[in-house]
Amino acid sequence: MEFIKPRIYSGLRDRLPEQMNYRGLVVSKLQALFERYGFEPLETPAMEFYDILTGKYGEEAENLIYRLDYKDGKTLALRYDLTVPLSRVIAMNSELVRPIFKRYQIQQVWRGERPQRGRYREFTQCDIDAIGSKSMLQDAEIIAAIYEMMISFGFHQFEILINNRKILDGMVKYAEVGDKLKEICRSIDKLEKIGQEKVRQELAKSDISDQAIKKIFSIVEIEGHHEAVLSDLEKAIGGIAQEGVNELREIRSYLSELGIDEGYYRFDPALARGLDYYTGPVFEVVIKDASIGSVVGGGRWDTLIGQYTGKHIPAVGTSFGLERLIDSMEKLNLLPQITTKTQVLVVPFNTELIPQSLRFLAQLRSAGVNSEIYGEPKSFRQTFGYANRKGIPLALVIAPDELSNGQLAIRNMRTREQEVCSIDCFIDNIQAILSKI
RNA sequence: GUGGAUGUAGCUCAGGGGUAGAGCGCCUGACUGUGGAUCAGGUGGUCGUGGGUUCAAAUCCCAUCAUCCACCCCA
Repeated sequence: MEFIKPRIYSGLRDRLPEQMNYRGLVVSKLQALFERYGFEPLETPAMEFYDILTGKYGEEAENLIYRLDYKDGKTLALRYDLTVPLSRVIAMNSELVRPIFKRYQIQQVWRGERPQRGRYREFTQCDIDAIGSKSMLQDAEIIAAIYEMMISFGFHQFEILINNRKILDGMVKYAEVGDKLKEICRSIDKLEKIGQEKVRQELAKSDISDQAIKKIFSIVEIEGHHEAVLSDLEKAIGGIAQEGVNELREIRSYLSELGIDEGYYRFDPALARGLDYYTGPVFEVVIKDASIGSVVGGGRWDTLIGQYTGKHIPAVGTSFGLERLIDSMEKLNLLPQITTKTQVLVVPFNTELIPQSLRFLAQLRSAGVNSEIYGEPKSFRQTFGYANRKGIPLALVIAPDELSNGQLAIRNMRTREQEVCSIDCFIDNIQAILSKI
């Protein structure tokens, strides 16, 4: 018999039970948070028509789209993100926007990149977006949700970086290199990573004059407290980027009303973001010491929906990278210990006592206590070892001596304390102990 | 897509042309009425896959796949 070697495409992975447990935990927490903010669920198909996705992300990103040519002559593609499919949904169902539509979506996306840790060819995005409002209130709410999510997962060493495409546009106009926006963004985005000298070299390589580089740096290197950054920006390029600065200022005031700790966000004029469809505020979360790239990214995308219908519908949203979130939590030891759902292990002292043990087991289960039986009693070492490894908190020992007195032994696996109680009330006893654990 | 490193037991890794190794885990016993310790014994591997060189390949060569790292980009 000829075997086919079991294998899996590079960058894809199976999600085994342990992993699924963590994912389930994180996803349900995210879902609850999204719903607390008024977002409603949506799913879209994994495949879209190829031309629905093209012309939205930018040339480089577009090269990473998995394209599928099917025999019926249709050209399809695996979705690259959840934002573009959403914009297609809105273009087809504009009645959803009355006057705003807030949706969340947790689904896989595919990108043909070379995989690394925290970078997969299939990964899960958890998106929230608010459609139909150009108010900065929506942007602030998105940032607030990001903040709350990071805190509630136990992250402390993180920063939400915020900038505005309108400020970048202004900067480019100011430096008088209007046609080089993308090259400039790509270089300055790396400022923190590779340092200013290398960024200078890169810019020079892109045929940007020394004078222009100087101007760019005078903007990009602005730093300090929130209001100081904004007023410095205003002084430098207020004339051409006033709107961008005003928007950030408005966001800041909303964030403070929403009670967001201002130590966790920062206005960073060097933040660029790669995707073409952003038009206004952009944001990104970087976890310090996790070295895993950005975990959350987003921004305002006011013109995307209009590309399908010509109807201008503004929108803003963000995307959480589920795998990166979990990888970072694992690295920083923030994942909760996932223990078994079993509450009681029924332990027959010997095989003769199995029938009787089964009756106790059935009683436990009908009382709503999650219970299992260790079926082949050999040694207590083995039996208790099993309970211990699995994290089962209680053992109900059915043994001859106690039984002859009409009693059962309940052992607390953590404290190693064991008590006997009468058969009539062992369920009450167990439930009492469980409620205290 | 470009460059580099790695692939040996369930896990972490050593070995470097001539019988496949350690630690941890797991199983068993000391301990037939009580688990995380200790001690003793045991289980476990086509050395990623395919081909080549050789009397002989886990070892050398080529290819391939996978993982990691940097670039690129991003979640």
